[in-house]
Amino acid sequence: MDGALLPRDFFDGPVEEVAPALLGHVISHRTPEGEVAARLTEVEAYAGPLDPASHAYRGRTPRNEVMFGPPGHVYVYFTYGMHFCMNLVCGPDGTSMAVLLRAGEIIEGEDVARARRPRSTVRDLARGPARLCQALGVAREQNGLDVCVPGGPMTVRRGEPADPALIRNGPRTGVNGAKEVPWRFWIEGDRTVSPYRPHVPRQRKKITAEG
DNA sequence: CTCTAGATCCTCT
DNA sequence: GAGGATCTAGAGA
Repeated sequence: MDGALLPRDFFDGPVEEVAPALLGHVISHRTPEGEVAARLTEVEAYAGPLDPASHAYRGRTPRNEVMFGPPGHVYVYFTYGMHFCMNLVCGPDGTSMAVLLRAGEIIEGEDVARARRPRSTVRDLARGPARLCQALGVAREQNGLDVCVPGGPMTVRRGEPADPALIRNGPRTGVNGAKEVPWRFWIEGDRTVSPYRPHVPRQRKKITAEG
């Protein structure tokens, strides 16, 4: 049924199956400023302790705590000193799988999203994981929210499903471990899918050889 | 479109 | 201390 919330069972499975199944569905977040909703067009799967690219690879820490809990909750993390990214926790309680939400199309609350990202074109409002969080108003305070609560501030509802023939997969963006694992999923031809960028280690300062 | 570089601070080793 | 599941501006094609 279109518009119904995705049940918790939806998230309680292998990430590499849940991730592509999320494409086309709609995440929405309500704040005092208003409600913003995005149709998901790009996601990535992270498999927990066996996955070198996962934040859970080295076990449980204060930061990744939520990933080890029950499915259907949001794992938000802070990165690069200024950005937030959001995941949906998958798999049974006690495991640490998650799907990174990488991009979407704003289908509701565009005015609110534009106010949050005034320099962005409409196409770029949620084109990238940190942009998506900014457009939805997601930050540290949203870490741990349950998206399976009807009437709650953050929900995932059934949208117009992505055409299975248009779903593509390939290597994950910007990760340093397990580069070959093709667990990035997107809707081919959708203009809101982010451009692929390989991982580039950044150097802190200019290396001065002599003075 | 491509490429380059800077911003900025939290987290884990 | 090192580096990161990124974004933006600016320059050039």
